[in-house]
Amino acid sequence: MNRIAALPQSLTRADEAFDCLQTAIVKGDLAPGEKIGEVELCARFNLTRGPLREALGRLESRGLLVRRPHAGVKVVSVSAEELMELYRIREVMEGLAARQAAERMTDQEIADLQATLDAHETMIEEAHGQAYYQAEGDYDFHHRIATGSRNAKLAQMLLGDLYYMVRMYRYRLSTSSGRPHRALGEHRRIVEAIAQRDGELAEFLMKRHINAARQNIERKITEGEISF
Amino acid sequence: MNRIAALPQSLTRADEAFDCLQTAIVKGDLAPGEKIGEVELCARFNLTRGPLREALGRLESRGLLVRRPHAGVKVVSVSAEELMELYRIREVMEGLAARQAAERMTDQEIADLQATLDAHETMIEEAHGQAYYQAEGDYDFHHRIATGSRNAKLAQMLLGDLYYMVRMYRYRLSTSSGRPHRALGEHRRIVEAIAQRDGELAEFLMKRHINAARQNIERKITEGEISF
DNA sequence: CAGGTCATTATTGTTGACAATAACGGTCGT
DNA sequence: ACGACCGTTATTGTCAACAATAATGACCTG
Repeated sequence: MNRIAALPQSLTRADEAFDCLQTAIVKGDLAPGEKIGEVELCARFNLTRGPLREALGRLESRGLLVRRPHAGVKVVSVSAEELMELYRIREVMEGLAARQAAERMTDQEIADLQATLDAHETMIEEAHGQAYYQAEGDYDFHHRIATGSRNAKLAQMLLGDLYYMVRMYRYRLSTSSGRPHRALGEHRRIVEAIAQRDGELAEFLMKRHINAARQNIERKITEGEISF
Repeated sequence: MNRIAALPQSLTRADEAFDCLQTAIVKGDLAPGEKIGEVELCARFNLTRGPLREALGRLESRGLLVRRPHAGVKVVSVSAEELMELYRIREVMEGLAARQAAERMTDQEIADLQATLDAHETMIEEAHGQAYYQAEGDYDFHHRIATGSRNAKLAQMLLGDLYYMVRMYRYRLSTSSGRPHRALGEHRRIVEAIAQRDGELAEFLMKRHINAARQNIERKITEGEISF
């Protein structure tokens, strides 16, 4: 009986390398613009150049790395304007995700989503200004909406492409003081719309939510609270 | 004087392999679902397994290939429903592209765009039912809008991810008899809105245009004109 | 002294061979 | 005869050495 047993543990080295590199880039261990050599990376992650190169190719294809032939690779550095553009893309794509989620999520999934919001609320109260939990909670929320859309490609593009680039800046972009509570309220209203199976409303609210987040960051940039 | 001279010709073998594989998949030379061995691919494109594997990784990361460890790679096969989902993503993303294009394209670019529409019109008249030119012209049109949005990531996602998957089916999806003319008319109205710098209208028209294309395909599928 | 040219050198790109894993076919047992 | 188990085999994953290219520094020249 060869049960589907499946996939969990058949990690190839290239996959490991890909994950390691990706998290390293997102967490900022590899600074944007930093020129990094292949051999140095090999030593750092204890693997050979073969799998590493494969992972590098994947990262480049996803836009987290830029690679000029014979000149090495460097972590992509996205300007403030480009970050704003990312949020504009998120706005329309997550709006679509919210609409489809309202139409397709199971009742159980919606209940779970509401439960996570409760958890986020307690996390925010306990955190008291520490924005870290809010960032994680926010990620969790949007992650569930994306998968709940039942649109495989949409989820892949959001989770696999956009979020990683946004998260690169989440780690140094502490959300402003009052924003976590406001964001949580916006999340609740979106889930409410989903629970009522009101796709149009869910889309509208999600777009406004992300637009608000974008404007929040834009304001901080113009106020010089953030360095690019 | 080392002019920026630049990029055109520094193609690495992995890049070649990537392009070859991609076009082969899009043109249907590699049938969806077909299980293909690495060595066979090497012989087919005259290269070694190193660069090939690198290209394979990139293709997998873009969703054109699926690869199970130690089990080989196979071309992704997208169902009718998934194709519809792709069009829903296109709808919102290209809507955004059209809006930003209306705000950001130069007058010269708009003039060029109008000129290409004229060229498409003559092509359609000359083609007389041959849908091939329409498909190419349509691709050209959407390509220009995407780049005209001045949103690098948006253009990358549209041109690098979505279009290739859609084009996989363009080659066997001949557009219906009257559709080319209708599509051209829709294109003209979109460009008109862009020329008037009316972003909202351009977005609305583009979304409606893609929605119409989606419904057109959906109808053909339900009518059984198409095999999946 | 400044600018350019050339050789050096380090890094990347590529290749072929080696090892590990999973699929496949045959055999055995029930 | 059907099902499960096991050995074989082919394919994939990995590795280390080779070759080619571009960046770096010194040297020469105007």
